[in-house]
Amino acid sequence: MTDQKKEIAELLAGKVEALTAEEIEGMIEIPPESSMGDYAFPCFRLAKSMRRAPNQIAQELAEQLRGDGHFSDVKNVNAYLNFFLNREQLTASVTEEVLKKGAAYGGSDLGRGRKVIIEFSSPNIAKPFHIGHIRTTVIGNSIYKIYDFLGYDTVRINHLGDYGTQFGKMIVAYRKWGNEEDVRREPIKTLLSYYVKFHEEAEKDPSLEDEARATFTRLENGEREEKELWQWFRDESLKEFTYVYDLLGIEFDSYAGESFYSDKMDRIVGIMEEKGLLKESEGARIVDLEEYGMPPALIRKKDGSTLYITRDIAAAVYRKEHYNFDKNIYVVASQQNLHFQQWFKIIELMGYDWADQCIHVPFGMVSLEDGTLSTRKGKVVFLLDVLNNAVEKTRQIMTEKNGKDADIEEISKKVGIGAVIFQELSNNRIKDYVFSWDKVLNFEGETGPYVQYTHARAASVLRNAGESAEKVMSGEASPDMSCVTGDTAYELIKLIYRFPEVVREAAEKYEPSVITRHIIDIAQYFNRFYHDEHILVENEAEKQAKLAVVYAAKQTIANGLALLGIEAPEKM
RNA sequence: GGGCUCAUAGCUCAGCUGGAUAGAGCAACGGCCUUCUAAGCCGUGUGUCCGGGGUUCGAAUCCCUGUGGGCUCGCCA
Repeated sequence: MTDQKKEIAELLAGKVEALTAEEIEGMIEIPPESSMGDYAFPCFRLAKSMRRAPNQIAQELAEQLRGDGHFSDVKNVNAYLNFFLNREQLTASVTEEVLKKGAAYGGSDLGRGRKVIIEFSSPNIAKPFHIGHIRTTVIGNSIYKIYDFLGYDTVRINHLGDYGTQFGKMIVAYRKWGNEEDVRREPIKTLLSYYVKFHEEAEKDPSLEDEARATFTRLENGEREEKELWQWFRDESLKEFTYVYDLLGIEFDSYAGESFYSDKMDRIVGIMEEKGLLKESEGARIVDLEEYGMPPALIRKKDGSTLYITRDIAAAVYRKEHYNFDKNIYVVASQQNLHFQQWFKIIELMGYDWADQCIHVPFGMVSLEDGTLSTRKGKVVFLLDVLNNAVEKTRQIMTEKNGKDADIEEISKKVGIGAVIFQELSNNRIKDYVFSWDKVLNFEGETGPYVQYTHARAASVLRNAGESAEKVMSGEASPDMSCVTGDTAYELIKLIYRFPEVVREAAEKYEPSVITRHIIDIAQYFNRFYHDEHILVENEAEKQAKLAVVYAAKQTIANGLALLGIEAPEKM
């Protein structure tokens, strides 16, 4: 499939001396109305070097390019040079390309031989998985899918929050008020209740905090009793997390969490000492970052134990040595912007030239209608409840519409969970939002179910077409694409054509919503096409040509959904 | 107070590496199921693009400044 933008740029570069083909390519845009053309080039910037009015330049270029056979037409509107592609050719090459590549359409080997680490999800052990965790989990998974699709060698890391003072608190609470049976029966809920109780009691008796810190230090020193308790909490929690990940269809390559680095910290602190980065302050060891406009970073507490930032630095060094990454991505809330800026700077100061390969991908906050989420206060919405409700709602809708269907369970799961994921990935990740049941359970308009429904609809047409569709999909028939003439079909084809570019943009920006938006557009144009034109017509040639378009749309939607981590059901 | 970040239609948001009349969805109202899935399609309208300067042939987009919200600023993660 030829790159139309590049082709236009190269042709223009031959006529225009002031700009290179690459510069021109960057300036090519899509006209606001498709009736104005498929691509446009504004000529304002040529006015100076060519010493003529931009309108005149556009007119001259249009005349020169019109006759050379590359385009069905080239026109100028004032200073804009508008290109009309050969519709039949583009339609044929797009449908052919999708047919040839199938589930791989939109992907590439752009990243071959390059390693990308994506750290995401990273829940805290012994705390429930709530809607506050969904963002990193789902955004991270999608970024993984996108990079994988572009041929990168990927490593998914779940940097479990399985260490730190909170475990000191948990252990103290368990010893004081805990009960083994309760924990076995309902691990996370029970452990959470201990955690909440700890904070209530600590308000009355602040010495509990010191006790918790001391207990964590014993854990960090490898004391047997503490370690056994910790291991038990961790195992039980992980079982519950795995259940949620299975529902979401998410896997990890590594669960090396914070505890994994507990024996790797001394070396890191040693390097910092050697480089003279550390200094004493109020009994703690810190890195002074004042000259970089940042507050100091605490590396070691006055009691000698380490902090979050120390572990992140140790983890990054380990990952560089162990994986030799080209990119090390962290999908972590924007609340932690400063934290990442600080430690990226510290590894640079430590002399690691790969500091700029570490990338923080931040996202905005989720809050509830009545304020912020708080695990300690028990103010949470559990992700599991959200998923279950969405699946249940789908089941209801399906029962109303289709009566009993053998696949109802499976499809409700795909659609309900897909709805939640899609919702999460439909806006720019940096935006804060307020969780709303109405919104996640809305299945109309720009939603996951809408896109999945469109996919199922296309699948249904292909099924109904029987042999004609099989011939098209197997490549046995090579449809005459001049039979597809409508404007809507052509708009749809152009969107499908642009899909690979959209995938690359999503990767560059670490922004899955770019894909979400694009497949909504594809679904909208498909539905218009479906409505405006009868597909399964008598005329076999026209039918096959239209089926090729249907197939291309269906496959592209499926590929887009897959990149979001959402399944595309054949029936709904 | 310092830093980061967000502000576009009644609501939720796209557009932001400058380009042609600023777009969707939801909500409201009206129309379309004897024909390929109505979770759909079509129509009706709303904008001081937060305010003020500046750069430019051209600014929602870039720069400066102000306002309002969110996050964050040493012993949590």
